[in-house]
Amino acid sequence: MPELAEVEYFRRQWDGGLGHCITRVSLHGQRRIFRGVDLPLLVKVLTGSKLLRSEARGKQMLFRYSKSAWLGLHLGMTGSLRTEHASFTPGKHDHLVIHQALRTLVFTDPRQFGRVQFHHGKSEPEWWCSLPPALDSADFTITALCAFLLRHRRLSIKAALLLQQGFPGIGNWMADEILWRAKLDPKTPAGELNGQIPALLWRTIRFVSRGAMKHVSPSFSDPPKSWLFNQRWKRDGVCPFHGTPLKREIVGGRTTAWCPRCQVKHGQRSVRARPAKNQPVPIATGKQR
DNA sequence: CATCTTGTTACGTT
DNA sequence: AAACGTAACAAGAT
Repeated sequence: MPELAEVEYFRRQWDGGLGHCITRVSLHGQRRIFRGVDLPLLVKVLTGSKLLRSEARGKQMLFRYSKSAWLGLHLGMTGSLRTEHASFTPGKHDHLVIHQALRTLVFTDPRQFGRVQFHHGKSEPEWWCSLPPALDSADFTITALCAFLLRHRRLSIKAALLLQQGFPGIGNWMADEILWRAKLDPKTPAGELNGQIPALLWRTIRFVSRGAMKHVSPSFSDPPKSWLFNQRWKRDGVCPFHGTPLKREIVGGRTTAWCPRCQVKHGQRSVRARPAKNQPVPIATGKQR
């Protein structure tokens, strides 16, 4: 489920526990969620420590505790965070359960593609420091985008957008939303995007990222009706602009939905008929916030 | 019963 | 040496 904005939503679900001590930690330690974790150390240090703050970067989350404890969480495909009452009893897939006096913080993940990491040290764990620049940061530049596209020039742009090293937080629905708004065929090799296209792609990434954070993060609401998001899961989904049935195909290893009329390869763009005069054109301008 | 899934990663190939 | 394509991971929904 979770991409950029959903991860941010789930991070906030533990906010009620900020400033409060952990009285007990219960976990399903043999699950793959905990691969590589020093469990005895996690339990020993976390118990009695206080949750101080948390942050999300792309799909990664980091929770800072007193006693030099750091908890890294990744939600995988089906992970989620929530808060339960103090007397909550963990269920089958509640792999990490952090008890406080007034509430219980729960990490659930049925498929266990997610991950828990634990770090005991004065400063942030190394893996956190070496994460790529956030999409809304000053370091995510058109130049950096071009360099990344060049490095992966033989990959389809759809597959490239899913690489977290270049686009932290983008997942399957965001990638499709971006390509639809930028009018790019998902199968276009990344290396064929040139001229004004990288700048357009950059603006669209910013627009979709900010839009997702604005619409989804506060309450897990869906984006506006005008977004491809609302069509792409439907069997008979259509382009929000002119109702053309969407195409569905595996691209870059993932199910991809796109509008065959709007989204064409760069080289074919000039040959295609233009949209009717009164049709709105969904180009992100980057001026929105 | 078969097929699908909003994510990564190990592994073999190019 | 990098980049690339694919199977695998696990469980629930349709």
